[in-house]
Amino acid sequence: MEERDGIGASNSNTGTLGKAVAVLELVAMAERPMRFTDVFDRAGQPRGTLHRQLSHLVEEGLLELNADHCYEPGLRLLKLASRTWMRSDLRRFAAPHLQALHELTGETVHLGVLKGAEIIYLDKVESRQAVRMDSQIGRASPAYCTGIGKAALAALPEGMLGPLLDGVELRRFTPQTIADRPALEAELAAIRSAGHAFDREEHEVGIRCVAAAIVDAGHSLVGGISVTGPAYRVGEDALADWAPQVRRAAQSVAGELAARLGPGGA
Amino acid sequence: MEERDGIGASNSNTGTLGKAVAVLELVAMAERPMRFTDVFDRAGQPRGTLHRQLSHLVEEGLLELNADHCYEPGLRLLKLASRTWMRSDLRRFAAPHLQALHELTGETVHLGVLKGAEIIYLDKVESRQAVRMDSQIGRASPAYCTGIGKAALAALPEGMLGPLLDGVELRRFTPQTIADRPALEAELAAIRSAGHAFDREEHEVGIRCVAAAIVDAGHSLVGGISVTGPAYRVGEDALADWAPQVRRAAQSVAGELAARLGPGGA
DNA sequence: GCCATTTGTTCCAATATGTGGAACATATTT
DNA sequence: AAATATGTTCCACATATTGGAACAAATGGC
Repeated sequence: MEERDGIGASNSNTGTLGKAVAVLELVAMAERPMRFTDVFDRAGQPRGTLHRQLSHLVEEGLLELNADHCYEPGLRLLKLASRTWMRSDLRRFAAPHLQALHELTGETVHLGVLKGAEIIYLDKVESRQAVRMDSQIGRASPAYCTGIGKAALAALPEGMLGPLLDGVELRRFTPQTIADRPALEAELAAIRSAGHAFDREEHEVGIRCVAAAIVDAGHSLVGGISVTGPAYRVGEDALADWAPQVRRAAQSVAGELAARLGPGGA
Repeated sequence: MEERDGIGASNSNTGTLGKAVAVLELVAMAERPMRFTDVFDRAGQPRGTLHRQLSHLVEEGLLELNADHCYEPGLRLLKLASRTWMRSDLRRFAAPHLQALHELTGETVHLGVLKGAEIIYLDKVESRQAVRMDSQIGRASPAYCTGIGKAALAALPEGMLGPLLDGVELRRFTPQTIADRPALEAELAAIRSAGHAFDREEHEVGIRCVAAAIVDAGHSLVGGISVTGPAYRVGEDALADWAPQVRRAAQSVAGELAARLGPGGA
């Protein structure tokens, strides 16, 4: 078996499906619409092959080919994802707790889960903004520099944490970002003993949060809840005040999840 | 080439990818979590094959296999879909108009697009509810019994409408549902001449709406905007009053889309 | 408006990949 | 403990994917 350029080099045990979704992701995650050649340049795959893959993705509705020959993510993804979202037990159990935290603090409350080394946001409660699906939902952010992310990482068993971090480049987003490994590990240890994590403008300047992890029995699902606010309004002392409540909310959700899985499932 | 039972019988020209996403859809669209055998019963595919397909889908993060051996839609779908949503030109152009319609009417405003014979909801502006991603976004509803759906169908050229409707079973959701073909065609003709469509509790009892179609130049994208309200609060006369504004909003969006595609693209 | 060049699509032999039946594990029930 | 249902692995065979190259269509320069 040979190594390949471009996508699909790492995970080549999902066969043709893996290659196809690698192409899908390449197009969907791009900042701007891509024409055939743009994809070709990055996919590292022969023209004929790539062309067929794209055609199939389009025919399946996972991509769309618009009038100016640009591939864009397709509507079918939305349809599929809406089911993911609606059926998420974690989201359903957490919703009332998120709402309660929002009413307590008046600030934005997030629910996220750890997926690899990223946090994927599952839900959000917010006051100010008009009522609309927030671009945050479904969004992926690095775990090591977000509140929920750090709380989740700290909740991982040692054996999983190390390898996970090995694969991550600790990029600096702000002056506060913890961008070296020893410092991050110290931070995670502190979080472990405190039971909650702070984000001190580490991902975005002007944004602070306090978060606590939600862990299920077998560490098969690790996520968290956070209360987020603008630095000018939310001091670190305020975050510290909310920490116990956030922790309690996270624990409640974890408890409900456990109760659900215990008697009901395995 | 032989016909097969179960999924994949109709569209068998997307190769292995098509079969894989058929399995994905089967699992994602199911009402409840499915165990291996549940999928097996409906997929009409040999055990070995199905097992590998599911494994690959899980490994790619499109499905997840939880502790009690149930397959569920995976988080990666959310991540991919959030890009679909964020990057949708239609959504971006329409957003301010939706907001304006909401402020005018005080009722819920929807944006949807026609995908096959279904309307997929792309956005929603609503007052009452807490600010959260609404389960409606990404959701698919039959076109023939929703406001946006009928408006969109009426905007299709004859040549596309007929075949599309041929493939649809006109199921009755409420006593008001237009469940036979001639009546539906008469309704579409009426919508065509009026320029807007009403949903008179045809999909859900107690829910009414008025909608207008957004059509782009080559009919490559057809969708619509609607104002929806509970029947007890929103009479048909109120809907009729709003119709011109809804029509105007839809036309504005269509205009902006055309302006965007014209100079910029082809 | 014509030629050169880029961009996109189709074709086909070689072969890697998926297929599907059946045997093998593993859980669950009687 | 035996029987049944459920989930997983194996391997000869068929087929879908591969990828190079030829072809067509669109763009751009002159």
